[in-house]
Amino acid sequence: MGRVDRDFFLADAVTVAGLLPGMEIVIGDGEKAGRYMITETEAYLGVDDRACHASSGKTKRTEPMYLEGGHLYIYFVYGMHWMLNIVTGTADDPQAVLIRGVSQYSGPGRVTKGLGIDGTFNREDLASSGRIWIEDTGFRTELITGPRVGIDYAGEPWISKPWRFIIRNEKEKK
DNA sequence: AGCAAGATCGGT
DNA sequence: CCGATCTTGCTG
Repeated sequence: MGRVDRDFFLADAVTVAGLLPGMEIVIGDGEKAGRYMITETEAYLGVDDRACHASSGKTKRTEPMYLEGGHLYIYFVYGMHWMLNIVTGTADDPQAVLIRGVSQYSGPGRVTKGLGIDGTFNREDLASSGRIWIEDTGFRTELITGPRVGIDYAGEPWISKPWRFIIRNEKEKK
């Protein structure tokens, strides 16, 4: 209960992605300060996972994924959307969990827009940051799993891995 | 230096 | 289904 510490993020991405739904992202200060319950996540499992950016090696963009679990990996896609990812596992083991939805916002691009998250949050540490962290309120509910979205380029078997996790009640949302 | 594609979204 | 919009990473 309460603020989640470093240990939680040291597990692998699939484990963390399955535990995050129901927990809350807390924005400490600023215009968007508040609590947002996570409703949807996806796991990206490291160098072997062709859908994971780290599968093509360490680059300037993917470098934050090589930090210790608990740091944020933020990147910009399609010329307009910031993606919010939480790094998991130990240092130099590039895995991450994409936050695809919170209670008020569905879709990874809308989440960052809604919470005011941009490139300035890249590499932020959820275990020590004063402006963003995760809290476990004890809420637990049934999850729906399914294949990840928008990764057709990855090919099998990655394309079929059931590494998307959604709170059941949120399924009908788009 | 140039180019193709992207962990998306909203409108048609 | 298509266009917006721009960074990244690969090719040459």
